[in-house]
Amino acid sequence: MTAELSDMPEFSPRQNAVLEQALKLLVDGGEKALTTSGLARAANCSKESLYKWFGDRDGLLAAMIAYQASKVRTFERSGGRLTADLLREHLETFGRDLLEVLSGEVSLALNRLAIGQASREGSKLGRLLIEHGRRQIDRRAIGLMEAGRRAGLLRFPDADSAYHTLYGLIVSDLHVRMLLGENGLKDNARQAERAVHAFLSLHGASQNTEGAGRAHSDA
Amino acid sequence: MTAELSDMPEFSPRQNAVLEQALKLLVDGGEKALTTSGLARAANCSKESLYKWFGDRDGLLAAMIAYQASKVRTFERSGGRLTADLLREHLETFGRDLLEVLSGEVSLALNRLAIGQASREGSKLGRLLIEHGRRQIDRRAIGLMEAGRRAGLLRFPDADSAYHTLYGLIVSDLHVRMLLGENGLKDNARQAERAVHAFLSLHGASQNTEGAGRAHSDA
DNA sequence: TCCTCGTAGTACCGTACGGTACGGTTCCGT
DNA sequence: ACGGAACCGTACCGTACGGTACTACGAGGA
Repeated sequence: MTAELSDMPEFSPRQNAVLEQALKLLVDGGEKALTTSGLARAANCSKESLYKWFGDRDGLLAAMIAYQASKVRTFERSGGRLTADLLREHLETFGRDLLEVLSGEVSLALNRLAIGQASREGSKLGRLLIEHGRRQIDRRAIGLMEAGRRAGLLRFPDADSAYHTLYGLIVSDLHVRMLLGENGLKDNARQAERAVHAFLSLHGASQNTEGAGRAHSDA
Repeated sequence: MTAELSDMPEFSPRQNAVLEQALKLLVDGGEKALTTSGLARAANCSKESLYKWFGDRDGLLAAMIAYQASKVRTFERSGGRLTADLLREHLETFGRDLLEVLSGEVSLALNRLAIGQASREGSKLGRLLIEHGRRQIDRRAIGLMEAGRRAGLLRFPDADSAYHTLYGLIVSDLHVRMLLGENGLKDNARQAERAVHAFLSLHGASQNTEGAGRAHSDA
């Protein structure tokens, strides 16, 4: 685990403060507002220091992604025994957290930034964002999947595929819509409940809770 | 129906050719490659004509979206009687078409463009893209939903919600990943089959095909 | 005290873009 | 044949950005 963390270069406190300002500028005004001059002015540093620390503008953007990823820490599943209700609760918590993260302003701004850069061939920002930003939450979900299967609560042939099913049920096209500027949901928890209900109808081991065709009966 | 089409300004053949070139430039080199000078050079027109026709650069981008939307035409469901197999086939065809559209280069480029502009407050591109690009395919899917319900083949309390469920099952996080630069699926048809299978397990009226908890058994 | 290192602040350069202006040309109606 | 509208090609302007160079200044060490 420490080996994984060592491959991302850590920055000095001063540099972290500068990166924090950079994220703030990006969130407030979009990519166009994030200029080297503007960042130097806002962070009370010199452009020369920026180029010394981060190489060039792309290096700065990559550093911002790495820095933001280093801030997001997700909790591992507690090691206790897993019941059906506990699994459902963990899944719903995961769904709420996922929606919360995806609708966060910093996340949206960084995704917009990476997507805007994605057309360029040599851009590694998209890859970086997927690797750093998603790996944590993906591992947490897949861990949950396999724990559920080991406990006899879930049935699926492929944990990865099952996770993508859960992801789609939770997020649907919401992420893209928010990236395009639409507002998020009013109630993330409700969406998470619906998604987990459907997911358990598909992959839950016990169908005795409700009929499979009666999903969303509470709507 | 004609009233809906009349609100989008149609362009002359010459202007359509220019917009086609603009899309080509955008797909090839991203937003940065789409400059007024470059477009004028590539399309053998003058910058003055561009500004006369489209007002300013944002008008050009909006015109590109409208033009592309005018090219995409989706088929309505044929009026014949709906059986379970026919519904499944229509749903799978919809899924394949949806994946095909979303993974298209022009679609990805326009989405990247609109997302890049989405941070600016006054940008209507995201709204435009959702309205023009999605309305057609959304209507087709929701029509399919309600036809299925009328035929007693589907059960759901809310067609819109059911459609979003189907959408999530089909697309999952694929759209965002492709926007970030990842490659699409190898087999869209297989993904559509899986998604429709799961969707019918959730909302299909006849659960006798297979047990609800045994989805994806063929994987 | 003096030297060195790191950094802030600023001035500067080359480039590229959006947008405008203008001369020359083609095409159409009369 | 004439006149005007539309349009192409190009030159031009103001601006703003990425990146570099240079000076000033404060901290720490010999």
